[in-house]
Amino acid sequence: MTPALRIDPQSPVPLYAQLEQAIREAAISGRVAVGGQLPTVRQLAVELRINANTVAKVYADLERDGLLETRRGVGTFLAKLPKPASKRDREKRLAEFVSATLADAQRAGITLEELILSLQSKKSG
Amino acid sequence: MTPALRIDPQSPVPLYAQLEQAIREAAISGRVAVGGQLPTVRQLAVELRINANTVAKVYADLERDGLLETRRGVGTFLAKLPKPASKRDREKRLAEFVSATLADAQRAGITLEELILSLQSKKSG
DNA sequence: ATCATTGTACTATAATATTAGTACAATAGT
DNA sequence: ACTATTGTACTAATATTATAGTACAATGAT
Repeated sequence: MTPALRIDPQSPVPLYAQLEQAIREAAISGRVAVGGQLPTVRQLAVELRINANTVAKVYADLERDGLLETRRGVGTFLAKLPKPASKRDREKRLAEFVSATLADAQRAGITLEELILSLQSKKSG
Repeated sequence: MTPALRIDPQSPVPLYAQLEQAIREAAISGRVAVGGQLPTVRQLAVELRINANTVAKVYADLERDGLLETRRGVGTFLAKLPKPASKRDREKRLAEFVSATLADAQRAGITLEELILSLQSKKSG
């Protein structure tokens, strides 16, 4: 049932950057199949409550990148799988994720200890 | 040697947001001790090759947040980390936080294993 | 041929982010 | 008192991001 692409209007990260990342992740995770259709520009704009121009620009960027293929009057489709992230990229992404998580935790007043314990409990049971 | 705060001018993430996160991260990791001094506004601006206004605004934001304390003519220092709330609130917040983190991790293609290991490495070193 | 749907292109406007530059206020050291 | 250093407060200008609205071009179906 392919959960919708999601962006956070509160984030300082520009909407176009969030959407671009979300689409890449959807492609990687297989939530959108190769050859599969993405929401139309207007559909997605309504759904995400952002401007159609913003969606269109993201689609254009990703097509320039080769990830998407657009057929006028028809729609936008996933052209290929993004090249699997290299080990280095994965590590970088993990590091960034952990950094962000730690910052968030600090803001929420959650200690590293607590966080680790809670995550470990998710692992076992 | 306290590695410098780092930001990426190429990233779509606004500089102020990157810097804010970098400082939070430095505080959490202990690279800046509680009570320790941060670089001066002008120093950091030169070092990161960004405008002093941008640094000043970040410092001001973080002071409003209670993370930093500024003494005019002296410098900016890491204040005490905010005090935790009640146990019940903490537990609820932790549960919500973990839930959100797991969702984010999955979206980013990060496994629970990886996340736990990485967090544990932050604890020791 | 007509029509609805799709991506695309364009103008205009506003909000946000960033920079440059100047000046002022508080503090510490001399 | 003087001076250097610090954070702070402005103005002004530019770039980036996002919106609203309109129009056009290509496609597929009727």
